[in-house]
Amino acid sequence: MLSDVMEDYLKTIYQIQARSGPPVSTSAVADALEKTPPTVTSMLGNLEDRGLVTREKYKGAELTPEGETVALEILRHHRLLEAYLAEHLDYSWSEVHDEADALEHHISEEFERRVAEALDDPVVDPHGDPIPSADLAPLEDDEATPLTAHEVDDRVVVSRVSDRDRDELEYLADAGITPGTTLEVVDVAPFGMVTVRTGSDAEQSLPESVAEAIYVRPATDAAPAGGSTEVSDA
Amino acid sequence: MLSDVMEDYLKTIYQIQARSGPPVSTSAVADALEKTPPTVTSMLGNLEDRGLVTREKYKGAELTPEGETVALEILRHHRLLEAYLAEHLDYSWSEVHDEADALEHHISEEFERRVAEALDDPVVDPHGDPIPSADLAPLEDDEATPLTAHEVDDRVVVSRVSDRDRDELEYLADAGITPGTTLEVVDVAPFGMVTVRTGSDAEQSLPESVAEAIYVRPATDAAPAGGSTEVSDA
DNA sequence: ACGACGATTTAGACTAGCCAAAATTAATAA
DNA sequence: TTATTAATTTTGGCTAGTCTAAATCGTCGT
Repeated sequence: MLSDVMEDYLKTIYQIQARSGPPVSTSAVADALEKTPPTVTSMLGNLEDRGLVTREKYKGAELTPEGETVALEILRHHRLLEAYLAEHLDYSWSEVHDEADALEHHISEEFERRVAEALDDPVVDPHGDPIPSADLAPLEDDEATPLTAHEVDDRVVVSRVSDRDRDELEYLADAGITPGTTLEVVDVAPFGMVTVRTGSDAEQSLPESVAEAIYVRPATDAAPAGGSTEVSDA
Repeated sequence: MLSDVMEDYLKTIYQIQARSGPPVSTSAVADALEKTPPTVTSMLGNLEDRGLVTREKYKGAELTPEGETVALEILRHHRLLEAYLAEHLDYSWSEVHDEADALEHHISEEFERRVAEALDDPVVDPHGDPIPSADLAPLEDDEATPLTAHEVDDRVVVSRVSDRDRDELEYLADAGITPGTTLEVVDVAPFGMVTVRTGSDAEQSLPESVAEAIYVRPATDAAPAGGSTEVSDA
C-alpha cells in the first residue's frame, strides 16, 4: 500500500520532528535522505494528499497522527531488528544500523511478533533508543541531554547514543561507552572537547562531534562509575 | 546495482529453466510473476542488454552464466532464510516461503554469512530444496521424480516438496508428509489420485495436484517406512 | 501449401520517483 | 522601505517498470 520510499520519508520526518519540533523544513528532509529539495517538495505533496502530513507553504511539514503511526511502525521494525541482530546474530552495536535500514520495510507483522517474542519484548535497542510498543502508542519525550551540555564534575549515565555515524559508534564501542555506562565529566576544553572518567580511573577525551552524539541523564547516587550495561543488555 | 525486480525475473527464469530446460518462454515467466507478456518481453530485453540472458526471437530466453550466478545468489538467500525462520523463529515449513520472498533481495553478504553460520551451513531448506553453496557453484541436476510417476507397491522417500502453494504445504504438513518421510504407494486411482501408506499403517489419499508437488527418490532397503525427517531437520 | 490461431513483439501511454533550471517567496540587512 | 539572499516551489524532463491495443510471427491442421 505505502511504498518503501514514502515510509522512509515518514520515518525521517518523525526523527527530525522529535529533535527539533515541527514544522520540518524541506531542506532538512532533503539533507537527511540525500535527495534534492524539489524531490522532497514533490513527495511532501503526495504525503499530504494521503493525509500523512500537513503542510504550510514555504514553512514545512508536520506528521498527522496517521503519519506518526506509520513512522512508529517503521521505527519499531528498525529497532527490533537492531536488537535481534545484536542479540541473536552476533552483530556489534555499531554494525546493526545499516542492516536494519535495509530490512525494516520488508518484514511481516508475523515476523515482527516473533522477533519481539524471541527478545522478550525489549523496550530499547542496542543504542539505547526506545522501541515503540506493538500498539504504536506515541513515545514519551526523552529527557536525556547531550553530553556537551554538561559541566565538570557532573556524574551522568549514558541513555542512548545517536546511531547516525558508524565511525563514531565504533569509536565509542572501543572506549567502552555504551548505554548504561556511568561517566564523570573531568574536563571541558575549547571547541567542545570533553574528557570523561569511565570506570577504574580510565579517562577518555572525546571530540565535540562524538560528545554531542552521547545523550545522558543524571547519575543516581547508588550507581557506581564504570562500564555497567544494564540498559542495552536488557 | 541490479534492481529487486530484475533479481526476481532471474530467479524465476532459473526455476523454470531447471524444470523444463531452456528456452524459457515469455508467457511462462509472465504467468509465474503475474505480469503481462509485453512487460516480460520488455524486461527480457533489459536483461539481455546486461548480459544476463540470451534470447532467440519468438522462442524464449536462457540464462547466461552471469545470470545464473545472480539467480543462485537470490536462491541461496531465499533458502537460507527459510531454514533460519523454521529453525530459529519457530515458523512452520508452510509459512516460511512468503517471508523469505520479501527479504531475499535485502539482506547483506554479512547477514547471509551469519545466518549460514547460525545454521551450520545447511545444504537443504525446510522443503528439501538444495541451498546453493556460498561460492554459487551450479546446482547438480536433481534425480527426484514426482510421486505421480510411480506405481503401486513402490517404496520411496520424499526428497522435496514444491513450495509454490501454501495450502498444499499445510495439507501435507497435516498428513505428516515432509522431506525424509518414507512412503509406500498403495493405490493409483483415475485422475491422478494417489494413496500412500506413511508410517504405522496410516494411509493417505492425495489429489493429483498435491501428489505431483511431492518429489521422491527410491527408498533404500534400510530405511523403515514412517515419519523420519532427517533431511529437513538437518 | 495455406490459413487460422496462439504466442510474441511493437507501439503508445501511464505512474512513481528523481533531478536541474527557473521562478517565487520569506527573511534579513541596509 | 527596499534590496539582497537563502529557501522553497514550479516547470519540464528523465528512467524504470508496468499496462492495453495492435501488429507480427510460427506452427499445426487441413
